[in-house]
Amino acid sequence: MKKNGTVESVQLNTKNKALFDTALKKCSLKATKQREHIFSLILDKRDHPTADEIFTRSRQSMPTISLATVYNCLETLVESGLIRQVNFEREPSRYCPNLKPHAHFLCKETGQIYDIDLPPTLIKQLTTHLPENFKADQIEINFNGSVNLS
Amino acid sequence: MKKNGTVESVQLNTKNKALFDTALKKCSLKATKQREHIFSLILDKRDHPTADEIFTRSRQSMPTISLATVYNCLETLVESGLIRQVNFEREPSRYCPNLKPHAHFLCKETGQIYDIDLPPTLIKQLTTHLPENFKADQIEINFNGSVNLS
DNA sequence: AAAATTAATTAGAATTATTCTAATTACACT
DNA sequence: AGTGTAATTAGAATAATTCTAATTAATTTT
Repeated sequence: MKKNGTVESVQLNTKNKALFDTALKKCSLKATKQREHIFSLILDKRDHPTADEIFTRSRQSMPTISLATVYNCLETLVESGLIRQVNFEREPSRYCPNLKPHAHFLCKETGQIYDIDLPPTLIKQLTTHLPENFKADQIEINFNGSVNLS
Repeated sequence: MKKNGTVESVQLNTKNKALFDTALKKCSLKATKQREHIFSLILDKRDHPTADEIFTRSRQSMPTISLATVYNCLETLVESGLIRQVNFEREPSRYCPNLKPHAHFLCKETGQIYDIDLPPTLIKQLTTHLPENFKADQIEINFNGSVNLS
């Protein structure tokens, strides 16, 4: 919300709009305004929000969107590779626009999630320990601990 | 169930009984027969069962046990370090008695979960990429893919 | 550009794994 | 064996997510 009470318009820049359009087209999915809106919100505030938080945020500027749509959109965005779904223990899923290979760190004190960049070589090294006939599509690396803020 | 219709007794061997007793004592938790029973089941069939599967199995030889107790026991067994909780995506939690450092692999075709042994040095190497003030208590490494059975 | 086709959105109900509640039971320590 | 405290139990409650069926909107075809 801006100072004057109007709602900040949520909009993809040209580069991200192109990314968005091509990613969806590749999966033969439609580029709807709800999907674009949610993608834009996730890019804007990269704090690993839950579906419910995204729902609340999206209603600011798109008051008619429904929670089911938020879930649907998130699913298609994940499917088309534009965002990643992050699961910690049994907590609600969170969503992340960082497409570089990286791990996540959950601070058990604050609940905050941090991206941890990892060299792709290290991640590949993990897969070398799989038996020969195992083909990994995805690796998820999650740290759990505390951050010393002093 | 044995051929003659009687139920197989579920019992810890001496070594595991000692492990069980000391682990619980260390956390000042009581060594109840439900806890022992469930620990025994998980050691016996190391197939990463869900709470519900454990509930079904435990009723074979302990018909009065309740689902809430299964959840409670699993929680205390995890807390005392006797088993690990394994979470894949939003699927029900699974439980694992392998205490060596290892990753998990979920086959998306069969739903089966495999333990993947990893050298402790490699796991430690991951933690070197954390910022200095980050202290990791746990690392979870989950692969997702398919197993070529041919 | 309008019509037709197909997929996406919507509100609300349904589902499901898990947790909570309050009463009963059973450890473990003297 | 008795006592205090923790654990078990059945069932209700919760919460994230998925489903359903009707409406709406994006794309394709005319």
